[in-house]
Amino acid sequence: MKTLEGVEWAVHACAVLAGLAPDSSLNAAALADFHRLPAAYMAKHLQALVRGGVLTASRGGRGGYRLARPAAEISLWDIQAAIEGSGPSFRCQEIRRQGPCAGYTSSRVPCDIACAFHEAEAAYRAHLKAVSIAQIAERVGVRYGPEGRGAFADWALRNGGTPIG
Amino acid sequence: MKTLEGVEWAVHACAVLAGLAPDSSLNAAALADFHRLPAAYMAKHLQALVRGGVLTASRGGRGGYRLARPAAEISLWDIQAAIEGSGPSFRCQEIRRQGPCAGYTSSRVPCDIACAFHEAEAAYRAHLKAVSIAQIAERVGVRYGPEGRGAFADWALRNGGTPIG
DNA sequence: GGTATTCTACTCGGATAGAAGTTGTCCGAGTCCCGCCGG
DNA sequence: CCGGCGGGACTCGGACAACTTCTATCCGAGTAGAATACC
Repeated sequence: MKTLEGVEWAVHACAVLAGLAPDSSLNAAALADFHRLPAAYMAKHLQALVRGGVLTASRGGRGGYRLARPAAEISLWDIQAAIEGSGPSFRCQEIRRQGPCAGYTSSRVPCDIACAFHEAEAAYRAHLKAVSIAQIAERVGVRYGPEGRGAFADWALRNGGTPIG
Repeated sequence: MKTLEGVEWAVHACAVLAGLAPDSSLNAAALADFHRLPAAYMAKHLQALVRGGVLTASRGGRGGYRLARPAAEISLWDIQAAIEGSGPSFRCQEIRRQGPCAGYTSSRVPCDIACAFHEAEAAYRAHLKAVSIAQIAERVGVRYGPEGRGAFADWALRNGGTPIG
């Protein structure tokens, strides 16, 4: 039960992309450099986001990544699911069907323990689905303040992206 | 974001112990055999439960494990925390404080992304805390039916435990 | 017969290998842009 | 002057190691209980 470090990187990267104009894009090297992260590994996570339908990639000169949908329609769960997979965290091994009482457990009725954990996971996912990357980008931008926002805009322009506002 | 397999084993073991009288105990070998699990590895998880305050162990002849508290006061979260640790799943690396906009992020204000994930985790924990091992044992016992419950009682007696009822 | 003692068998506990997954890195496949050439 | 073409540089994409963590196992430390010897 440990959230992969790559999820954090991916959310930060998406938050940066949410601060750019819809037709603007940034490459993996720029997204990694913004937080001083290893470019090659960041690229790996960005590929996973493309596979998960969160980002779209364009190759060639002045290519890069951009959000596949409006930032308001991308939730934190979408990002985590793209990196870690959307399957359940608790995978029932059905060990109840082994041992002296195995014959008395109906295979049609789901395991009570697995059900309890799956409900808890559903609550977890519901919370993440309620938070969009647009909200995150908004809050981070507010925290930056006017000067920080200007610095972000400068950096984006230097790296081929067109910031919003 | 993957729940360790040991958590499932530990919950099943606690459910078995919840079906025994308060002054009764079972050793690691018996608890492992009930679900046909490797005894040595099951013992390791039981030790973790002792360290987490969920079980108490007694050594020597006719020793074994028993619940440290009434089953109604032991939640699924207590068990998971004993096995996987009670720390947060999402560990913020504070990468926001690196890069060109690092100076504009106040170190006193917590990271918005980490906050969102921590809230989701709190919802997850809340659901697990609401389910006690007594409820789980009750449901499993109901699923067994009268005959299965009798088989369980026989098995427990053969292994030195005194079943409830 | 009662009691202290020793002995044995049984239990947990931590230290020790093996496997899996995550983290980190590299080079090749594909694409767009710019300059060049010809009409 | 305009359109087609080729070269080059840049980008993503998947294949390849190193490390941490989980899974699995073993043997030693410690204890309760029974059998025994003694009073």
